[in-house]
Amino acid sequence: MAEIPTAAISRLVTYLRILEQLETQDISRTSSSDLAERAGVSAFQVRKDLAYFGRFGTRGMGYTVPILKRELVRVLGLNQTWNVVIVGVGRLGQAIANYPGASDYQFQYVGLFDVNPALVGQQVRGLTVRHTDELRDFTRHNTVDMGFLAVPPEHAQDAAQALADAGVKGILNFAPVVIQPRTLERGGPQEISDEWRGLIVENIDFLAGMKRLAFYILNPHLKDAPTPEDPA
Amino acid sequence: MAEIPTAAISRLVTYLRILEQLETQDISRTSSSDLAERAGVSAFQVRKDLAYFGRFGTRGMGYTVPILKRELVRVLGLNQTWNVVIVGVGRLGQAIANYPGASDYQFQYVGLFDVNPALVGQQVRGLTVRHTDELRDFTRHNTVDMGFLAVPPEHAQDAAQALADAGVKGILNFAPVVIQPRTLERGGPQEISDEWRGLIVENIDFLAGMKRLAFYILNPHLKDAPTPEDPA
DNA sequence: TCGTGTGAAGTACTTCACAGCC
DNA sequence: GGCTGTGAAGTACTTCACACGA
Repeated sequence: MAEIPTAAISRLVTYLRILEQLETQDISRTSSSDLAERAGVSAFQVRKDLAYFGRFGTRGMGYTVPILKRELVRVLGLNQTWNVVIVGVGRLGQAIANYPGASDYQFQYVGLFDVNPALVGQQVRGLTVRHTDELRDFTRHNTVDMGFLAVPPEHAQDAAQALADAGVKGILNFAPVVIQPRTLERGGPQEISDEWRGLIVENIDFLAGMKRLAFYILNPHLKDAPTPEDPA
Repeated sequence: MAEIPTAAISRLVTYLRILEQLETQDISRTSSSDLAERAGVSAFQVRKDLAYFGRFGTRGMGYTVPILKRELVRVLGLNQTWNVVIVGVGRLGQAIANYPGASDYQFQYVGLFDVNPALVGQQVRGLTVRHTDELRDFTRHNTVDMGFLAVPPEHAQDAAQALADAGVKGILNFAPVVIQPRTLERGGPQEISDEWRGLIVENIDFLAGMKRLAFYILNPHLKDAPTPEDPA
């Protein structure tokens, strides 16, 4: 189904980050093997990943940092504004809201929501925290592209439904829960509810990360090589 | 190289979480198709993932929740204590330290480290924050299995090196940086430095997650199906 | 009969080798 | 000469179909 591997997209994000770093160091040229080393993958992989989206280099020369950076920004859709709401403004939600780097690519936090009365009305990062019940109404008057979900696990599904109802196009879910699209079962096979159609969910689960880490510490041979070889 | 897919391990963690949830609901039996639906994967996948590690079910009956849970806990290495230090005790580090659920499986935070003088000496979650320079000495007197890295990106590589020098077996890296093992190049091909040999690095990168989300919102057809079908 | 466990088939991803162009 | 771009080969993962045991 996926003509471009999901893993390739993750790597593209890494290449972009490396290019930004090179730019701050006033390095204007790079190559697939240089990028490969910095990203911890093979040079073949770098060239193949880039080839999914175009031809950005010059044979015999390599890549020009600002050009490749510009192209990756375009490919990833980071040359446009993304309006974001955060649902759940506890410690994690606030850490996310204040984490530097989000605004580098026009990710703008436009609304913060929580059910905790102690938080509603407070100022966080220049925004007033609103009650989650106001989310739907808020999106009628404001453009919202994506929602970050940082509520406790037991409220994650309901909060995700609220975001879907509010019409966001994507959810970045930090809760250790599998978000389920609502299904309608009128007789026939299960059909996904309208508000979920085409909605993208991406998960960031650090509890899962620590459990994977535990597993791989005990079974290091099962971990794919950390830094694959470059070609001869 | 990997005889067990990395993705399978992530799914096992998800199955385990589902089993815990079933247990709290006093549901004592399940099946590959039930788990599949809750995890958002196919029932084939569930059976194959479990088969990598053993035969935990009963033909014609399915799985017994507490038994399968116990087996997954054992497989993932969660029936032992894991002593964790956190390097970087800013907003993100504190959110991690206080996130509920880590202690469910004997993950114990034994030390917190930062370079910020305003934080050193403070109490966070019952622990006194120490200066990162003390990390090496700390591990001489205390068992430390893994380190969580929540420092700003520009300090991530150095902090990772400090964790490696301190002898941790794994690093959970929250910084948007590719951690590089130190290499010695005495004449021959690059060789990985001793302290990095066998050290596992797992990344949790939420900035990357938001960029991937942006990409998939613009290119939804490239996202692998959210909830694959069950078998007939 | 039902649902697991598993070799075999199919698909997706990665690695390779080299043609092509600077 | 050097490094990119890319079809082809190889490998890894997923899906399938059915044998097996309760």
